[in-house]
Formats: sequence, C-alpha cells, structure tokens
Amino acid sequence: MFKKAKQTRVFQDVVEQIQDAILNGTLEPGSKLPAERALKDVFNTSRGTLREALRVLEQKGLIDIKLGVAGGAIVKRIDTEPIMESLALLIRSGEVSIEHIAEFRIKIEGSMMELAAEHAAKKDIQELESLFNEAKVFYKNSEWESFLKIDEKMHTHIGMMTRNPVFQFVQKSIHDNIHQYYAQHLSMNKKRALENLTDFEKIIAALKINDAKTASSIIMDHVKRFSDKMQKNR
Amino acid sequence: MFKKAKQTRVFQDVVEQIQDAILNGTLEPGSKLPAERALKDVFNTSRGTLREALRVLEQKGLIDIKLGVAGGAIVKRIDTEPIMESLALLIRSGEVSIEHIAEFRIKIEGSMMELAAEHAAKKDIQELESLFNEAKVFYKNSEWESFLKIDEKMHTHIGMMTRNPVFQFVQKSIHDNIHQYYAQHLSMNKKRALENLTDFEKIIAALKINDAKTASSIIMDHVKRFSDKMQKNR
DNA sequence: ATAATCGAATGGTTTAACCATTATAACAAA
DNA sequence: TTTGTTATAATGGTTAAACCATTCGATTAT
Repeated sequence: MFKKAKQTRVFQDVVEQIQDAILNGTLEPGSKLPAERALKDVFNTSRGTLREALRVLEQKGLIDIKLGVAGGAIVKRIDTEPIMESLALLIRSGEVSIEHIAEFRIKIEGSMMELAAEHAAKKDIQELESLFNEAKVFYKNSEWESFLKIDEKMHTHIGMMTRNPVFQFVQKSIHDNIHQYYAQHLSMNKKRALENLTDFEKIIAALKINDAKTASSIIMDHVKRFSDKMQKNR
Repeated sequence: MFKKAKQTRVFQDVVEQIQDAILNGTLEPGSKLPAERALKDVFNTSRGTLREALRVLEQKGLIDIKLGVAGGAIVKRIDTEPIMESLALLIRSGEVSIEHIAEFRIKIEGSMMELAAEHAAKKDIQELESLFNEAKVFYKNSEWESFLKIDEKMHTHIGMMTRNPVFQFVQKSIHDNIHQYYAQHLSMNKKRALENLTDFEKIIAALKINDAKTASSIIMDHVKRFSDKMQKNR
C-alpha cells in the first residue's frame, strides 16, 4: 500500500534530481555536468555530500568521471554495463553456476532465433551468408580465433534481428560473463569447426523458407554443444 | 589483450577489498562492518574517502547502512535488487518498451515451463493443484485481487521448478518491473478469470503426462493474453 | 616548427568539527 | 513490578577549508 518513507539523505536527493534530468532528456548523453565546486552550490550542499551523489550515479552507469583540467562528470548513454556487473557478482558469489547460465543461454538463444526468423529480412539473410562465407575461409585456413569471432558475430546479428533490445541486452550480459570461460576451456579443431559451419548453413537454409522452429532447434543444439564441450574441458 | 590500468582511486581499492571479502565468504551476510571511524583507520584513509567506498558498496547491493547508535554497514545476501534497478533505468530511459518486455516475458515463461516440466516432481504438481483449488474458490467469490495473487504464486512456483536461479532472477526482475502496469491496466472479470483457470488446469494436466511442449505452449498463450489485455487498456 | 615548461582548472584526499538518529541504560511514575 | 520518560553515547550524515595529483592548453625556449 505505502512506500517506505523517504530517507533524509541529502545525497540521495541530489542523485534523484540528476538521474531524473538524465532520464527525461534534460541532460543528454555526452553533455558535461558543472564542476564539483560549482554543483555543490547549485544543490546548496557540501562537496563531500555532492561527491557521494556522483559516486552513486557513476556506479549506476549514468555518468563517467574524468580527471584533469577538462575533466568532470559526463552523462553516459544507458546500457547493460551495471546489469552485467551485477550478474558477475551473482556468479562470483556462487549463487549461480556456469551450468545454470549455460542452460539459460540455450533457451534464450532458441527464443531469439524464433523471433529473428519471424522478422528476417532479405538483408539479414544476406548479412548472415556473408558471415558464413568468411567463416568458410577461416575454416579452410584453420584460423580458429577468427573463426570464433565470426561465430560470435552471427549470434549478435541474430540478436539484432529480434528487433527487441531486451534480448540483445540479455545476450550481451550472458556473453560478457561467460566469454572468459570459453576462452579458457574451448579448444577448437577441424571437426568441431565443421559442426559449427554446418549449423550455420542449416540455419540460413531454415531462415530462407521461414522455418523458425527448425532454425531455433539447430541453434539450441549449437549452443548446447559449445556448453558441453566447455564443461568437459574444465 | 591488456586490461585498463588500475586507477589510483583509494576508495576503489577499499571497495574491492570489502567486496572480495564478501564474495569469498570472509564477511558473511548479516555480519556488521566496523564503524566508519574505525574502518578509516583499518584502511589508513580518511572518513570521506571511506564513505565514498561504502556508498559504492551500498549501490552494488552488497551492504545496507543503518542509522543510529547500533547502526552501521551490514553485509547483505546478494540478490537481484541492483539488476532490477538497472533494468528499471533501461525502461524509464525509453531504451526498452513495455511491449519489448512483454515479448521477452512470453518467451522466458515458455522456456521456464519446459524446464519445469522436465524437473516436475509429484510434490510440485501437488503444490500447483493446491494453488489451483485456492484459485477456484476466489473465482467463485469473484475475489480478483486474491485470484491474481494465486496466479502470481503459480508463476513463481514454476520458476522454482526450473531448479535454475538464473530463470528465477530474471522472472523476478521482469515481474517487479512490469507489476505496476498490471496493477494499473489489468481489470479482471469472470470471463478472463475463467480463461486463466482453464489454462491452469491444462498446465497441470500436461505436467502429469510429462508433456512439456503443451504446458509451455499454454503458458505462453496465458502470458500473451495478459500482455495484450494490458496494452489494450493503456 | 618543435619541444619543453608552466599555469590553472578539475577531480581526489585529508582533517576536524558539528548535526541527526537511535538503541540502551537509568530513572521516574503508576 | 510494570510502564513510561529521559538522558547518554555511539553511529551515520553533513559541512568547511585546505592541500595533492592529473591533465589540458598556453607560453616560452630552442
């Protein structure tokens, strides 16, 4: 029914005012806040209190703070950075395991593939084919690092195709938190690369005939194979 | 290849030390940090700098700070609070819309239902049946508020059944951010409630015969209906 | 032209004091 | 004894003024 009564903390009020200004567009990304010594007068507070407010805003990912004569607080574009950081905390704390995240990722990528298939434009399929051709070259030359980068680009493009930023944010959060494990535990070879390449080809084929379910099923297996390999090599 | 070189910010070092102590279990949830005036000596810093560190830890959701003589910084159990807050920022900033979240929720709940079905134990089905019977009573008496609470409990229990905290966290994040819209825009009536009740019954039936796909499909329609109604009433 | 130097603005830190809140103890009243 | 009041002291919240460290840009020297 009721909300917790407002605390009497001055810095919170400062945080809210600046945050609101950022969210409603009064302060645009890239714009710079006044210097601390000027801001403290604007809010009629002390520099220490103002700095606590700036610290909170920085932690929320709303501003960057630069040093030096031309430094100061710069309004950032809102993105997933704080979410990723919190997710990393959950992982490090042991509340969630890599296996849990892998399971989640399989389902998410499957859902994304379905949505992507529904929204697939000719241009999207062309882009994927272009990536596929790049991947083929790297496969022939056994350049696994470049090969994996293409694989990642494919996943990202499928994220774009969903036309839904929530999926894109979640995908990025998961990827950034799981990437170090891939890098450590995933050794590539000709056989595995060929499997991936085949998946890629099948997905494009399915997209061309608007077969969302098949595309989804393939990418889920694709991600599952990655995750399994990774866990086995741990 | 390389990481950004460490900043020379003292408070960051303090944040990292305390955060590490919390994450590796040296500081357990519920335990209290020393008072500011004592901590500043431990870290050999000033109170202002120490407070900036505490502000960051508070924002990260790692500690609570209480006022008064028995007050101080208390180590919290890590949860989704900071994630939900960041997600709320994304929504408020207009980076994602309610429709985007609704689309995401439909897919997530579908995936959760599949997982839940795979892990369904007898006890789980009994619990759902018990909730179903409660819902029937509220339906008969047209107690819509209580009815919706049972509906929410059903979703939460399905989250539990996934045995995967990532899904549970995401579900909670989505729900907490979308709930106010439900409350504002979702008017219940006998017809809609009966639809929900029927969904509920079908899901239990599907679970009993281990039909994950059907259960998933039903709950996706169920969530979709909610979301559509909500958008129509806006 | 180019390089070195200096100055000034800005964030980062320190210190010391005072204010506001609150759990607890001491005390008073019933 | 029980209950309500008051005083105390520890703790977080705030303020003020000074100094340090970094950085950009202007000035100067080569």
